[in-house]
Amino acid sequence: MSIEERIARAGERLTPTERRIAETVLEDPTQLAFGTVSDLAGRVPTSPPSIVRFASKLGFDGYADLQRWARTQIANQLATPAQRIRRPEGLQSDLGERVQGAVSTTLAALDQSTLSQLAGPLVTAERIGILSGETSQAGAHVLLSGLSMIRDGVRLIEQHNFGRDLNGATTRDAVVVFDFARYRRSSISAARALHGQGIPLVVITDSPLSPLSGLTEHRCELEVPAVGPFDSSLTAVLAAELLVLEVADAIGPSVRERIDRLERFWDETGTFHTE
Amino acid sequence: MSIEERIARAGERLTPTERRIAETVLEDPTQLAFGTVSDLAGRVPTSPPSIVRFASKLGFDGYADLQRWARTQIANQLATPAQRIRRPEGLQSDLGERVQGAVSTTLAALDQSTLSQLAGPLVTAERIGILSGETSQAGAHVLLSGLSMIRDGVRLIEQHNFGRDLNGATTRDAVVVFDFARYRRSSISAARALHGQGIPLVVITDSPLSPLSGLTEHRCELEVPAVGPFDSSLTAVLAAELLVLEVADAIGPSVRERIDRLERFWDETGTFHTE
DNA sequence: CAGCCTCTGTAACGAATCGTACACTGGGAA
DNA sequence: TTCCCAGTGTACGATTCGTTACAGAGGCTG
Repeated sequence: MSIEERIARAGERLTPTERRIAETVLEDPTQLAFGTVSDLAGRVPTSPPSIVRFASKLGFDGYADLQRWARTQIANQLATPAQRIRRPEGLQSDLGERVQGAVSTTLAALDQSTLSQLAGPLVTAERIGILSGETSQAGAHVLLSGLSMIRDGVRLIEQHNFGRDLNGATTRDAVVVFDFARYRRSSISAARALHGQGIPLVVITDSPLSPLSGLTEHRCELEVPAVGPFDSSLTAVLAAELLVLEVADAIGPSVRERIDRLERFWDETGTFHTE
Repeated sequence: MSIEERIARAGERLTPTERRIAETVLEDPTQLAFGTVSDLAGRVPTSPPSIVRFASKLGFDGYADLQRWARTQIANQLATPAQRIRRPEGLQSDLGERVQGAVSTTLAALDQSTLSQLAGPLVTAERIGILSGETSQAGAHVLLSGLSMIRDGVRLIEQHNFGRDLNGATTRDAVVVFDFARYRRSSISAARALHGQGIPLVVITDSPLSPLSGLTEHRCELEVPAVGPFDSSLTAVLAAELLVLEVADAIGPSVRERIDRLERFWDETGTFHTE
């Protein structure tokens, strides 16, 4: 039952002052969830006791009760589908829901503004390095192969070659770091060093508490579901693919030509199977 | 700036207790907007002053200030058209739905019987080769790293080494082939040759009409959604992860020991970042 | 006009709030 | 070992909260 419904039900029984309160509440229902009695009274305007009486007439046990109810309403409205899926079930069927929940959470986290924030450095950078931990290797590979299709200068940086591969990096380059809990020591220290040198970082991790999160604003946090005893790389892959798409859009039409050239190459070398 | 951003910016400066507070807050941000200091402290659990110090460290002037800010955030989120979880309009509006559809289709396709059918050869095989096309490389990588964690003798077979890598294959081995439209000529011919030699194949492809499908009963077909101009490897990765899980279950408790050994190794070599 | 009832605001009170001062604990440095 | 300090919880005060008691205003009825 919505707040409108509750007010409508009280209907004719409302006094003039209470009616003014109702109008104010309908205008901005958040006032009900956040504001104090005095706040509301000041805004209507009226006196605090009238607010309390208004709450009582709506069937609540005082203003506190009304406010509790309003807050749960808002909380439900805000709950993401992933949180709403919180239905405990068997082990196996539950896995499917967790995976789907993680995917939808990831899609929600990577909205347009976040994506363009992430893509920014990758559009203009002279060279791009990709650095990954354990469960994120798949994401790194997808990003590598995707970005390579649409621009030059993209490299995967292997752990045992950090020194060599990152040595010549400049502030005109950019480095993408994938890493999820438990965070790889080597990735963290490399990222910190790069950050110290002022090299733009793009970070894809799993929590704002990640040791990587403080290093850059070009950053997103994904939910990483567990598949059995292992962490899934599904969301990292999804993020990588969306990022490639975003970078391709940002670069513009020249991408199309580049892909066409690749297609011709494949065609001439007979890469694909034909009936 | 979101609450995640604020927390990330505080980053490393957070003490252990404050980190626990951050986790609780991230789990349910509405607690911040609605709850009192005592509520939060009770839920973390910690003491009220730690909550206040947490707020200060995030750059607010006490908890009251933090809460004011959190409320405006929520108010803004509610002001715009509700359910902004949907991705922004435009060309990609249905991208999210397509991805989610493909994931659920894949989950449905990989039911218990299909999974065990796929896993069978990978449990008993002496050696396992993994062979992949273009959009399926990520799936192949995931399968490689996953299977390597739970058993020996798993290799990725590179296209330019087909001859060398597949030369010694016997009927006691098994080869997993990933390939989706457009099918790689080299993958197809290699798979056919292996089939001719009686080597067990496990095929992950996108259609019963695939040139690979006729080669084996250990086979599944996945839906491959398009993300922009590129084919997504998301479902291939999901299939690989489920397959790893199934093989691990089939192998039994020895997997646990193997993983424990790996954990100890990581531990002793200090692979992971610690506070 | 008198009486009464509804409606509304002022005043006061107990409960709960946040913020701060202070004491305790545990681990690292000298 | 001793010292020190960051980290944390307990105790307490100032403030603000929601609620209730009470009095005044206004209008309808008889």
